[in-house]
Amino acid sequence: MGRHSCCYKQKLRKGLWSPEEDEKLLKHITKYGHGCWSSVPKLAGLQRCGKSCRLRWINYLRPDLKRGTFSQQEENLIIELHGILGNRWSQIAAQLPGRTDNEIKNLWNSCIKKKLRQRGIDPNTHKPFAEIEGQLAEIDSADQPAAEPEPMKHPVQPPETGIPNNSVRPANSSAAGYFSLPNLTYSPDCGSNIGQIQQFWYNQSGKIFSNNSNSEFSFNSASSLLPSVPRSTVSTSKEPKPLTSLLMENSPSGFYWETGNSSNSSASSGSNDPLFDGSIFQWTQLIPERDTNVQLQGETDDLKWSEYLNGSVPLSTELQNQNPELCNGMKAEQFGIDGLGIWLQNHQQQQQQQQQASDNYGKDCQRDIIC
DNA sequence: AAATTGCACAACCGCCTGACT
DNA sequence: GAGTCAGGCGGTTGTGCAATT
Repeated sequence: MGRHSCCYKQKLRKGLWSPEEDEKLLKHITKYGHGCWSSVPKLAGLQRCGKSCRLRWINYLRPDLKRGTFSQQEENLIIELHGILGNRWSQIAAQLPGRTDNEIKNLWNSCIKKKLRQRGIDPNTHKPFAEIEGQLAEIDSADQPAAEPEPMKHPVQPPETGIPNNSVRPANSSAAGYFSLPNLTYSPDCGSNIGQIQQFWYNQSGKIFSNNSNSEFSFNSASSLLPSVPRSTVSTSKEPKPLTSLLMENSPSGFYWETGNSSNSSASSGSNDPLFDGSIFQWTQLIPERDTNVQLQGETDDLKWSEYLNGSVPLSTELQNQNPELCNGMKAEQFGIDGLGIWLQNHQQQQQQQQQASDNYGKDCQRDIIC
């Protein structure tokens, strides 16, 4: 496996591609397209297997590739998407036009992972190490086997979906059901949440909505934001698809996104799931208390999400810039049921408001100090 | 100057899935 | 249904280069 049968039939070159090989492949595909990859090397006069040609084209020769280093905005977007999608590099790459899954994967493994660890954040779970340790301590004190870590500290459990557990894969298997969005939406600035803490809410039916925007989005399994998406369903697609369409296309029954006014979002609280007791969870309840305190105290803290999600460009603006296919080009009605798109838009609004609040709070702090 | 180390990137490997026979 | 092939994905390894010792 791995290497196709063609690779064994003849002596094929391996290793780095020479400029001559690149030129041959580029010329061939530019002129004829790739068609069947297995026939490309023969037609292009290359001693490579089709798989190798495909990879070289996708990762290096494709004309629409964006070369160069990743911008901070791109990094932030990758972190956010990784929190949602996990190691689904191809899906993450689909949201970053001009970037390949390989490129993103390399960036993650070589750079972003390290940055997150330096900031005390587990790159697998997107969760502060301190909290993970706390959970482990709880487990130890409860004399639980270490092999079965408590999936969540916060009272957010996936509502009953009727979908077998094994059909819904958490974005991060190691997260064991931890829902990373709270971290992702964690207020980036000192004190910015004061006065408008409830930026996002989560309720028992899996709805998330913002109280400063008129939208919400829903899913029926909080611990697994995405439904299990058969890889083939995605990977065999001829065209790279925006995440949003994948979400819609691959939603199992009962998995839905919807829009609506947050004022009536409580209608979604009709679930009888005893786990949730008909209540709405305040979004900040999902945020580690420690971080909240730090935030309120305005202390410098390496664990603050703001320092890696420094948000110089709000996410959805970025997304719109990066992927007009996702934002601008999307039909209104499609976007209307596209919860992620809405969430991204809300995220932008939220960041702007938080920035404003942060500025105001900073001024207040200064005034207090002076007083 | 030579050896070592660390990093970023490119490429390969192993596996999965769908299409086809 | 079983076998084969091709396309695709994620994990891992290899390579080249710069910085450091």
